Amino acid sequence: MVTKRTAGLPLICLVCGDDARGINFDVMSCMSCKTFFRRHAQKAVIKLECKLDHNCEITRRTRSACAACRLKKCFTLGMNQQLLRRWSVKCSKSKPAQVLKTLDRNGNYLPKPLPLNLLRNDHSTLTKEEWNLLSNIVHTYDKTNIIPDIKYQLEQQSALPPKVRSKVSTSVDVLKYFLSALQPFIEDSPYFQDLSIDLRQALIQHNYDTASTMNCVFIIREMSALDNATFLTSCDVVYGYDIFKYSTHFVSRLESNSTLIKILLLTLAFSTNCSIVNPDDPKNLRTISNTIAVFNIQNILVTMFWKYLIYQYGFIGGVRRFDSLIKYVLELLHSMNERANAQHEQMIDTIVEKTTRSLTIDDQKMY
Amino acid sequence: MVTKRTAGLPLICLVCGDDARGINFDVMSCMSCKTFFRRHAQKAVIKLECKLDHNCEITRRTRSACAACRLKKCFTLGMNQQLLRRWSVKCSKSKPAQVLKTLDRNGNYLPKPLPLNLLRNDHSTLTKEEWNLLSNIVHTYDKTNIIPDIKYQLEQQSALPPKVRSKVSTSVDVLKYFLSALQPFIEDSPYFQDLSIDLRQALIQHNYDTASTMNCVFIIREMSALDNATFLTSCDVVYGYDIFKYSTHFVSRLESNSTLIKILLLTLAFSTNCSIVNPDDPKNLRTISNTIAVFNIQNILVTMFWKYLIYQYGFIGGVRRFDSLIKYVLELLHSMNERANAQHEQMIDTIVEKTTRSLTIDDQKMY
DNA sequence: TAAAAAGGTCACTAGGTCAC
DNA sequence: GTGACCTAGTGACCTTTTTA
Ligand SMILES: [Zn+2]
Ligand SMILES: [Zn+2]
Ligand SMILES: [Zn+2]
Ligand SMILES: [Zn+2]
Repeated sequence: MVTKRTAGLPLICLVCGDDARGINFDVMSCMSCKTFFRRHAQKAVIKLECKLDHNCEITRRTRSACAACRLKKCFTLGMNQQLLRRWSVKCSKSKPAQVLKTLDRNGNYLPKPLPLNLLRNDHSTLTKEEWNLLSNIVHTYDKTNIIPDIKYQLEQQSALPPKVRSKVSTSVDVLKYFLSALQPFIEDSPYFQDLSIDLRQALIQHNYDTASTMNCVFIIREMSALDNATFLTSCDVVYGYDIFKYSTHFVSRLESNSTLIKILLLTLAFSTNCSIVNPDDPKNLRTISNTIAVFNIQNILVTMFWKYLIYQYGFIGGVRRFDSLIKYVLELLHSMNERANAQHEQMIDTIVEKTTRSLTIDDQKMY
Repeated sequence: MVTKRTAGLPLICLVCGDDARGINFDVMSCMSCKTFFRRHAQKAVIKLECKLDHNCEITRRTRSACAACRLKKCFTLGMNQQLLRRWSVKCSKSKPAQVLKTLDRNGNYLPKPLPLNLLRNDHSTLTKEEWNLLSNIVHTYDKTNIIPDIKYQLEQQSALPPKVRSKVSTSVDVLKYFLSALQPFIEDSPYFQDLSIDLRQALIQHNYDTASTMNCVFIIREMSALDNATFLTSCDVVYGYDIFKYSTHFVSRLESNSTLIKILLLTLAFSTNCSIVNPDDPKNLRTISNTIAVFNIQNILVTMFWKYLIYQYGFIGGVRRFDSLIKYVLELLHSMNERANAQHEQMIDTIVEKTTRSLTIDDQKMY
């Protein structure tokens, strides 16, 4: 017997607090928020600009006042765009005009936390600080999100005649671009800058491979990269002919709630033991493990993660999701280990080294 | 089958009598009154000052003569500011400059009734006296309204460093201020001063808790107090951690028409049986019940209340509103009883005692 | 095949505009 | 500042598709 998805969930819209009749686009929500999401999810945030500070409260009364913040809350709570029937259509024909970057690169929100008043009409156990943290993580990810860039570049390349293509950008460059995507997210994330330079470097060296690989799976899903010939070719060149099978396997099983993935990625980045692929320099491992600061951050992240899961899916549902997420990461780690690949390691090493160096430079600038 | 909001309502603007095309801001109104309200509702009455006696008649012809009285009539008829999309915006950033008090404290209207010529272009069954009564009640409430004061004070406190805050004003003080808000309204209200000193004291003792609690819910909604950290902290301290959930529940379900609430509050204050929370002194109960004066006042208020409801919402709509209002009060009473709280009782007792004493003193002064 | 969750429709109404 | 007119967003209700 399979429990219903709605079992144990209160019939209250997580977005605005109005009465809900069921789950829409993966989130318990009312009819109006359902319709709202359907209408605006595709239009890209570019059209919707908040006239205030991007933290309007969303309640039954105020929900129609700021479409930008409402849509943002929908996404943050895990509403899943891919459940729109039009999604597959529009996605394969992505238009450069759909670029979200213009908004996102107005980096004027960060580094200060962006609360996005999630606390209202609240029946969860998340504290205000935890909501802020969640909102901040999601915002940092989106701000540093390179999908629009990648899409644009891939399309530019596809437009070129095949022979010229490979010259413009090698396969390695394409993949390196994917693999570097996580770096600015980690660097701009809450807590990361508070750590000592040594710790930051150690965390990057220790966790970047795993976290970044997972991030690649996420990016591939979000932009339907497996539909793109240029991308597939690059993968074939670097990872071998059967990479498509593996990729499809992991992409299709990836957690659907993007917010959960973003939190998980950061949690992996602050982890002490998420890598079995690269034998680490034992010195670094010790550095991390012995540091109470990292331990505290892990605690904060995981606590928030759990509360969010239970808020969103109820206890049983939350436990299930957590369980399958952990299994997923372990399977990914296993697969990375099995398919260990020199070119991949090389790319990761380059990125890690570059990041480490830039951290050092940043650190020196401060004095 | 749900009846339309407009069903059974004549297409006549309740404000000026012009042709109406539908409901705007919760009130059947014409285009011009709709636009007028949108333009002026936010500007606060402070800017609009009547050059006459604050009782200009508002008709199709005269509506543009006195903006102050027109706006006042809009509000009195139940036009709902919260339906302005900008409302949530301005509300979250309340400015002390927005104080309405300056006008309201020009106590030169009262104690005489302020008619605000509501009788014109009238298709209702309310008599002239009933319109006067309604207008007078609303005016008395607004005159004694402490929201601007509270807002200002809470903002002052939030600006202070946390440690100083608690010294300036304890949680109990904040809440006591909320709970005392109703007292001047009742005392200045029509009919109250006409009663004997014993009756007045008995009514306060008997009904203050219920009426004042409901008034608090109203105030909380009107000033979005649940967004205010200082206020929330005070509530937590006195009422326990889960008060937020309860408050949200009651605030979100509260009748949206402020005028109805004001009438209801006064009706509760003149009630003989609105309390199940505090076991009352049987002597007082007897005093009230046996007095024909209170019974008459109840009758007058309830009759006016009903006629207003039917005028505003039609028969079916009026019955529904009345029904849900009664259910609301009963649920509030039930909840107050369930969550009986020593500190709350203490505060109410203090206020009631103080009021009773001041009534005695006022009474003695008169001789 | 029934429930769940997607899309579609249309009356309603808030906001903007421009002549006055 | 006012008000006739227009536009576009909203959400209650309905239909179609998917899923178990
Ligand atoms: Zn909603
Ligand atoms: Zn906003
Ligand atoms: Zn009118
Ligand atoms: Zn006037």
